[in-house]
This record gives sequence, structure tokens and C-alpha cells, in this order.
Amino acid sequence: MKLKTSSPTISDVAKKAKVSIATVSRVINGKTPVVPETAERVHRAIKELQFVPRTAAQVLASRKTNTIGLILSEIGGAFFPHLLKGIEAETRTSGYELLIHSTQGAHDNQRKPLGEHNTDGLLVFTSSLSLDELGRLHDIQFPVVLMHQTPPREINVPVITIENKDGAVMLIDHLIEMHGRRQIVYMRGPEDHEDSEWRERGYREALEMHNIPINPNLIVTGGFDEEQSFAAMQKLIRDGIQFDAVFAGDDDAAIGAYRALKNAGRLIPDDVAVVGFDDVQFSRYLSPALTTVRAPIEEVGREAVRQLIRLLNGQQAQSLTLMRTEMIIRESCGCKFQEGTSLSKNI
Amino acid sequence: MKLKTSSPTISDVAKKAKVSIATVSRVINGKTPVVPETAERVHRAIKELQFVPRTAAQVLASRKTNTIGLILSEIGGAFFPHLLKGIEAETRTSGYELLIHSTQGAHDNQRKPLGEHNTDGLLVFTSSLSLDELGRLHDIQFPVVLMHQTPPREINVPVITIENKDGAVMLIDHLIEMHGRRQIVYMRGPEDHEDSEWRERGYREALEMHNIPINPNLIVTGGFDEEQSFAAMQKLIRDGIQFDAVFAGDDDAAIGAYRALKNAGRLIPDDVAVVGFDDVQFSRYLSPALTTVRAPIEEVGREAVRQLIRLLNGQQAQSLTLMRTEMIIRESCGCKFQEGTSLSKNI
DNA sequence: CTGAAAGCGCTTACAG
DNA sequence: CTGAAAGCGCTTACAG
Repeated sequence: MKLKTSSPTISDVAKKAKVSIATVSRVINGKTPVVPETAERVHRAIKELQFVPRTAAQVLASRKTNTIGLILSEIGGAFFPHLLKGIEAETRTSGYELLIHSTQGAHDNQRKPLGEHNTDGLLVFTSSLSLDELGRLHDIQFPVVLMHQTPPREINVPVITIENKDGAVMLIDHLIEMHGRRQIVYMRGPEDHEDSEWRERGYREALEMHNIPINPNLIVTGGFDEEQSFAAMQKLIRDGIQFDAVFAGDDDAAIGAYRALKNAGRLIPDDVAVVGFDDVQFSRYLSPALTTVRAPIEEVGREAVRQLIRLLNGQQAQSLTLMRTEMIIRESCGCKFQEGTSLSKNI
Repeated sequence: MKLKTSSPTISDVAKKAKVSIATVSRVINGKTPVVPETAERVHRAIKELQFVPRTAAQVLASRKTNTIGLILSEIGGAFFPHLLKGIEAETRTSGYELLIHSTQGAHDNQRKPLGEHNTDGLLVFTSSLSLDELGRLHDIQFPVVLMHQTPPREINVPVITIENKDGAVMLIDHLIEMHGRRQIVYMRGPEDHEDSEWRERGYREALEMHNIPINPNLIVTGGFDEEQSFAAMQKLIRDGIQFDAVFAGDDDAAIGAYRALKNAGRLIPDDVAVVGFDDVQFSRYLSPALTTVRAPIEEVGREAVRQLIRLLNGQQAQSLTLMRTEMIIRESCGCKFQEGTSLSKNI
């Protein structure tokens, strides 16, 4: 005796349409041809019973989850919405579902929130997955695409990332050549953050090209974070270190730098030029509007999904996709624009 | 003969640990007592085989997905990251997974990306779910919590929302009483957006309280969107409508208003005061810093998850949770602050 | 505390 | 084009 409390199953539909469950399954999946009249009966039965196939049963039987997992360390930060927007859009148009998990810094190797047990493939942003887990997934040939992180050489996993070094070089060149700055602070991102390392490399190379010696006092840690960068900038000022420009590492850190500089009564850009990296939403609205490098973050997300789907389809994926960056000149570097146009020129 | 290419299953573990699959299941779930030595053997087998239980099989057998679904209309907008951050955090600490789907405005009633077939309960932001679908879920008693949307009376579903009207009244009162503004524009949000309707009600009531007649020319549509609000504000200016203040509807719309006003050479706040709603991340960084109402968006997300989990546990949920809003006075209303402190005072 | 077995609700060769 | 049946990999009464 069937309880009427639970949702209808495929057998209920089959009974009502007077066909086998195999036929119901076929009209739902639409891959195998079914006689139109029969299909019509099935459709009616589905509608009347308000039948929705249980995903778990489909997944178990078909061994396809139709779901992509996204693992990142934290949801906060102005960077994240751009990334998610691209990923979500591309995932949706591809007909996949999106499962999101934020590790919040803690790699707990015990529970595996996202993996081969509940997704068809994984998108991983920076170092949000332990190397052990990454290695394990690689061993079982589970599809994974990395964003803004290069795997160890023995792990061949596609990577999508951006031209960090070139971007940094453009910024530093501009500060030196156009605005005559020579004492430029670099604010590092979090430990072991690849973006940060490449940006620092660009910073160093650009200084060397202009025969400006690297001053270790000018390299501090801003953590790609407003608060941390605020504190770091305050300390720099308190310590009496001389500088005439700041490469904040990213735009979030630039905000912290702005705040510390303004609190100390330093004028931006007259006393200190400030540049960021990423060109997140708020950057153009800062006062002064932030000169930065535009990272095609949304496109990184889209491309990561595309490559992952290639993998899911058994196709070759591109092992490295390096996206171009572009300098966006606004006012914080010292360039002048007419009042009234500043808000609109880069939109 | 078992193929070695596929991942290990619970039977592989059972075999290796020399127990039944039932016992393996029990040590994994930890609910039923198991003799320590046996459990130890099972744990070792799991580790050696790198066994991860297939979620689909667990879900199918246990009839619990352990997953919460989030449906919203769009990922963009400065509002969204705050909401997601709260939802994600609370979901994670509760041990649930989070499945996200954005409808992008299109209600396709055919495919049901999120529902009873793949989640234990649903979080719905504004009108991203059709009333039909909402009714269907309610009929089958599927747990749903609404955010920023009141359901039809016959559908009793918990709602989390904010004090929109009070917030709007505070803003308008402030503009009138502190800054002597009387020709205040209100920029509506999208069609049928409940937040927008309540804010408009607050706007109207506050004007009436001060015996200022409502001027229909001053009520336009900004769509809670930068571009749309930019266009609306431009049209207002082009049409020669007189006004000395703008209540932008939300902070995204305030940006559009800023841009249009600056392009037209109107000074904010001297010529036109501007106020927003939400207090999203960038609001304090605008120039001039935006006076707005702080909506506890992240907390709305957290509370929605909490209420949903009550439902999942068979407990009563609160049918309406109304969150307090708070006015954040910065500079765009006409209040003066010393240069150098403006960026930090509301952090 | 443990095992045998039924069952969760689908998909998919296989045969016709 | 369609059906009977095996199987996907777990959980959970039931019995002991």
C-alpha cells in the first residue's frame, strides 16, 4: 500500500500513463525516441501528479551528478562577486548546477564537502584545496580546474589565471615615468598567494628597469584586505618611512591605504600616489578615483567553467589560460581629469 | 569481477575490514554504537581505499539531501555579496551544503533547478520564484523561507525582511528637517519589488507629515540599478524638473544619480542632496560619502538559514522577522565632516 | 553490538 | 518503439 504523503515517483507516473517506468524515464530524458501519443500521455501524467524526478536516484543510476562544485577560501572581498557572476552564468547556460563551498581558511581534510561524491568536476580558487586533496583527485582522474593557482609540476590540471606581472609593470612604469615617483611601497597579499608573488615580481622588475634600487622597508604586507592594509600603512607612516607612492597589491588593500593616508593628512595623489589591482566595482567611485589594473575576473570564471566542461566531455582542456590585463588610469596616480567626468569615463 | 577503474564503494570497505556494509555505514554515520576495535578496522580500510561515500546513494537511502537551495534573480548588484556571505556562513556552520541558482529574471516553469528533488529546503530572495511554484511547494509542505518578499495570505511561509518604511522615513525627515529640502525625488525599484513599495510608502508619509504635497513628477523609476537610474536622472534634468534632493531607492541607484548629477554640473550635496538605501560596501567610499540606511543584509541571510533549519528540524519557525534599519549619516545629505575623517567614521 | 535483506527511485543494456 | 529486470551505492528496521 503506497502512502499518499510522499511525493509521487516514476512508478506512479507509469501507472497513470499505463506504460512502463522505462518509458517514463525515456520521455523525461528525451534521448530515446518514443511514440508521440505515448509521450503525450506520460507528459499529462507528470503534470497531473506534479512529478519531479528525484535527483539522487537519477544521479545514482546514471552516475552523473550534473553539478559543478566551486571551492574558495572566502566569500568576502570585492573580488568574489565578479568571479561568481561569471561562473554562475556559464554554469547555468551549460545546464549544470552549482554547489558552493567556502573553506574560510580552514582545510579540514576529514570532511570532504565537495568532491567526486557529489559533483562531476571542481573549480578551485587559489589555495582553497589542500595539496593532498588535489593530488588525490588527480590520482582518481577527477576533473578539476584551478583559478589563480599553479599546481605542482607533477599534477597536470588546467589553470586559468591573469597577467599579474605585466599588470604590475604597467602600473609601476606609469608611476615612475609619468609622475616621477621613485619611493614606491608594495603591499603584499596573503602568504603564498600566487597573484601577490607575480605582482611583486613585476614591481621589482619595473624598478630595476629604471635603476631604482629595491628598498626592503617599502615592501610590507597588506593581505589583499582593507583592515590589514590600513594597519600596515599606519605603521609605515608611524615609523617615518619615506615614500611617494603605494602599489596596494589589490583594490581592497587600496581602500585601507586611502584611509590611513587620509587619517594622516597625506593628500592623494599629491603627497602619495596610490594604485591598486583588479578594478573591482567600487574602484572608480573612490575619491580620488583609483588607478588600477583591470583583471578580467568574470571572464576567468566563465573560462574556468568552459575548460571544466571540456574535461567533463572527455575533451582536452587547455593546460594554461593566461588572461590579459589592462591598466585603467584614473586619478589616484596623479593624472588629472576634469571634474564632472571622473565618474563616467571608465564605465 | 569488480572493475578497478571506478571508485571504491562501501562493499570494498566492508570486505577489507571484514565486516558487513551495515557496520561500515554505522561507523561512517556515528549514530549507532560500534565496538572500538571494529570501528578502527573500518576507519583504516576507509583511509587505505580513500573511500568517500557517494552522496546520491546516501540521499536516496536516507531521504535527506543535507543541502539548502538558494534561489535569487541575479548575482550582480552590490547587495548580493552581503546576502550570500551571511547565508553561506550560517549554512556551513550548520553542516549543510549550499546550492545556488540565479533565475536571471526568467521564470522557466518547466525545468526546476532547485526544489524537493535535490534540496531539503529553499531560501528564496524576492520574487525569484513564481507564485505557482511557491504554491506547489507549500502544498507538498516543502520547507521554504522567503527573504524580502511577503507571500500571498493563503501561503504561510516564514519571511525575513527589513524595516523599509522606517528607514525611508528617517532619510526623508533628515533631508527636510536638517537640510531644508522640499523637492525630493524618489527613484523606484523594479516593478512589484516589495522593498521599493515600502520605501515609497515611507517617502510619502514623511512628506505628508511635513505638509509637503506629493509631486508625481518627482517619482521616477531607477530600478535599483546604476544604469537605469542614471538614465532616469538624466531625463529629469533634461526635462527641467526642479528638485533639491534625491532619495535614490537603493545605493546602486545612488551611483547612477551621482553620475548624472555630476555630468550635469550639479554639486552634491549643495545643489542636490542624495541619499541611498542598504549601505553596501562602496557607499562610504563614494565622493561625497553616501548618506544611506543600513540594512542588515548579512544578518537577513543568516536568520533566513536559521529559520529554514528550524523548519527542517520540524520546529515552528517565526512567520515574520522584521530587521531594524539604521540611518548612516555621511556627506551626501549635506552634513559636514572634517576632511580626513570621512572615510573612517562609519567603519 | 552486528548482519542479512529490503528498499530508496531512478537508468540502461538486453531482448523483442 | 517498449518492457522486464538488473543495478547504481547506500540506510535502516528487523532479528539475533
